[in-house]
This record gives sequence, structure tokens and C-alpha cells, in this order.
Amino acid sequence: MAVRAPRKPSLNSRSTRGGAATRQRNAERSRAAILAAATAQFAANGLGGARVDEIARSAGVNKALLYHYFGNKQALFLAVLEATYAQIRGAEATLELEALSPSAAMERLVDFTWNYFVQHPEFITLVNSENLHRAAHLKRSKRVRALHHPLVERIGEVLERGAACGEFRAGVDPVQLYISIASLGYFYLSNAHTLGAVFERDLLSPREREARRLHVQEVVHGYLRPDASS
Amino acid sequence: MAVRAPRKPSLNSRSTRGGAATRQRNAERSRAAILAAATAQFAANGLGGARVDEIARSAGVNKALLYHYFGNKQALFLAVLEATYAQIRGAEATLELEALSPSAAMERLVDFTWNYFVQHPEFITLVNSENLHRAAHLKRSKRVRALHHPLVERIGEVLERGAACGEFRAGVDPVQLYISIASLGYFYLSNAHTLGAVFERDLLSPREREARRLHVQEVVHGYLRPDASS
DNA sequence: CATTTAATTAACTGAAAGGTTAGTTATATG
DNA sequence: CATATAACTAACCTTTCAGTTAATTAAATG
Repeated sequence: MAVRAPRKPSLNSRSTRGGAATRQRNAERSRAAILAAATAQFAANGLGGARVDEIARSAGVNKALLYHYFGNKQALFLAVLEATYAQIRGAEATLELEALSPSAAMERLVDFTWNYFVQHPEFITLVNSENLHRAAHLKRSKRVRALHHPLVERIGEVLERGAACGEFRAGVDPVQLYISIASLGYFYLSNAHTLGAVFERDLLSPREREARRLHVQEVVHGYLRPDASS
Repeated sequence: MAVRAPRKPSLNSRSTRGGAATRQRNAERSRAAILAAATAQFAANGLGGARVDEIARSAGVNKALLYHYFGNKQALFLAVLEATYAQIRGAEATLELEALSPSAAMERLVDFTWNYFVQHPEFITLVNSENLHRAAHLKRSKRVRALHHPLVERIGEVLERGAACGEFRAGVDPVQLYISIASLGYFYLSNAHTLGAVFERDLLSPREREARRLHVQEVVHGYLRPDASS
């Protein structure tokens, strides 16, 4: 019934000026562009605050293509989350903690975690957004769960070695410890704006950031060192 | 121009069945109802996800009244934030840390912070939402800033007493320490859904919650205890 | 008790937002 | 090279939503 107007030149066509179009279609590139734009938008505004129109626009792609590939906004959000977790766990897997002394391994893990959060602020806001939705998307993802088993095992191995050689206290739960290591950095960065406002300190200045990194190292090390009376 | 239909009976009039209206107007009550409803809605859905219509509805009040009192959605959000911070800092102020030994004072502060977060989950989601907006609302609030000076001073006093009597290590920054105490509990609760999903553990069960409280106490105490070699 | 003030409301508005439709066309394939 | 497939698009639709308007009326005030 409705009469459609003829198409205008494709936004996606990368044609050189006056020459032939170089590549006009590329599913993989479009998919990746959508995912990257979605990551940025969801990170900046949360799931509810992000706008699908804006994601499509900043990906340089028609909105219907986004729906064609990802189905709907929530499925796109889950795809972003999965890619995000795969990224951090993948980087983490290269740390080679087994090759280091327990104390050195723990220091490296703490530094890695802190630095990752500093360099990937989108990780924090995305995860926060997912928590606001009670992990409704993540719970459906087997992929993400599988990523985390090796992490717990490797921390457990470091803790056991540390306890055996007397560098660490015994009986530490690797999940509790990992959550603590993450929390000391994550919370600081995630809440830097409100904390900075109420304590009247610029917590994100290079100097303050470095002071925090050292503080986290001290807290973790201070906790793990065995009791003097043993 | 437009012809308005006549008003139907007020939703706010609490009239006893077949009798005279008992109280039909109460500015203070309406204000409080709006604030309470807004707190719940903003906590559950974030600033962007909360719906003004829903806040008004669940407060039992017309939406225009909400705008009459609070101006707009963002100003209402700030009012909620201010009330929320006043609540926690007010409760905290009754702890009487000065009357306790340094170790006991620190234990009480840690327990209070943990328990407050457990019992007031809305605090966490509200603050997260404000951080997503880079504390844009809070930065405008002098009221909230003033609430936090005494907190830092009181923690500093405990730390000094503890260092003087040998219970604590010396040189601890009270702001860093407070952020750490908060982070160990806040992050765990704020991210319990995603953490629970990836580690396949119900972190909010009473048993796990109590285990976390003890872990936080151990981390803080373990960090603060002075070095054996001193 | 007349008049003003403030509490309260139904209905409206314009814009935005998620999602759909009905196509067009580059490209891989038999 | 004809044809099927899938990449890609403009325009449209429907609902939702923040905010406004114009009025009504309970109470405070002189």
C-alpha cells in the first residue's frame, strides 16, 4: 500500500571519490562495528539509557541491520557482556601465575586487576548495569560461566603454595579473596565520582590513582601475611 | 479552548466509607510519599529506567503534584540522594567509636557498614546510578558534603589511637581505609548477581553472607595489625 | 465569612524510542 | 550468466514518557 521512496546512496559504501566502490558489503565488519558502538553506548548510559538509534548511527549502520543481526536490544546487550567478559578473562589467562613465587603471583594478579579496571572503564559500567538487572542476561550465558573456572583454580593453587611455604596464612577461600581483590579496585573506580564529591578529593588524578594501587597491594598483602605468633 | 471534563473524586482523599473525609490535604505526607516511592523506583530501575508516572502512581498522588513539589525528575533524584546519604551518615554518627578500644571501634565500624548495606540495598543501587551520571547531581549538593567531614575525622582518631598503642600499623590514610571497608562489602552486594552467576554460588544466602562479613573483618584486621618485625 | 493561598487533579502534548515493513542491490553459486 | 541469498536501507508504526495546562477545592487568614 504505502509507497516507498527510492534508496539514497548507502552509508556503508566506502567508495573512493570518483572511483569504483572498494568494498560495499562486509557482514563481519558491520557486526563488529555494531558491537563496538553498543559497548560504548551501554557503558556510557546503561542498558536502559542507551539508545538503539544512537548505536546504529555511531556504528554507521542502519538500525534494521542491527535488529537483523542481534534480534533486539537485550540480546545485543548480552552479546556485549559476553565479549566484555571474554576480554578480561582472556587477558588474565596470560599472566602465568604458576611461574612466580606466591607473593609475586599475588602482586601480579592485584596489579593486573587494578590496571585492567583503570584501562577499561566500560567494563565497570557494563557490569553495574547488568547487576541492576539482577544478572538476568548473564544467567542465560553458559559461555561466561565456563570462563571463570580456571581463574578460581589458579588462585587456589597460588594460595596453597603460599600457605605451604609460609608466605601466606592458611585457609583462605579463593573466591572470597578474588572478590576482595576486585572490590578494592572496582569500587574505588566505579564510585570515584560520588566518593570524590563527598570527600572533596580528585580520586582519579594520576597521583591519587597510584596511591590507591599501592594501598590495595598493601591491604591484600597485609591480610595474607601469616600471623606473627605462629 | 479545550474543554476539560469535571474532576472525579480525589485519589488522595482518605474518606471513611459513607462518612466525612477525615484528612483530605496534607502537604507533608504527600511529599514524603513521593520521596519514598521515588526512592524505591530509582533504586529498582536507576534514574533512566524509573518512570515518573509509576512513582506518582505508587505514591498515590497525581503526577502534576510531583512536579509541583520537586520541579523535575532530576531534582527529585537529587532529593532522594540527599535523604539517602543523610540516613546512613546519621545512623553512623551514633556509633560512639570514641568509647571503644581501637580494635573494637574498627570492628564496630566494619560491622555497621556491612549491615547497613545488607539492610539498605536501595543505597547501593542509588549510588551506582549516580555514579553512572558522574555524580552530576551530588556535586551540586553542599548538604551532602558537610555530612562526611565528621566521618573522616572520627576514623582518623581511631587510627591514631590504634597506632599509638601498638594495635594498628602507622601511616594509614583514613579516607583510603574507609573506601576499602566500604568496598569489601558494597562490591560484594552490588555485584552479587553477576558474581553469583559466574562463580555459580548463591552469594546472598544467609550462610554465604555471614561468611563474607567475617572475611571482611579478617581482611581489615589483617591489614591493620602491625608487622611482626617491628 | 469573604478572600486568598496552596494542595490537588484530569487531560493533554510533543518528542522520543523500540521495533517492523517492504523493499533494493551486491555477491556468492550452480 | 541466471538465480538465490543475504547485506543493507528509508520510512513507517505504536507506545511510552517527561513535562504542561487549566482547572477545582480544602484550608489558612484577615
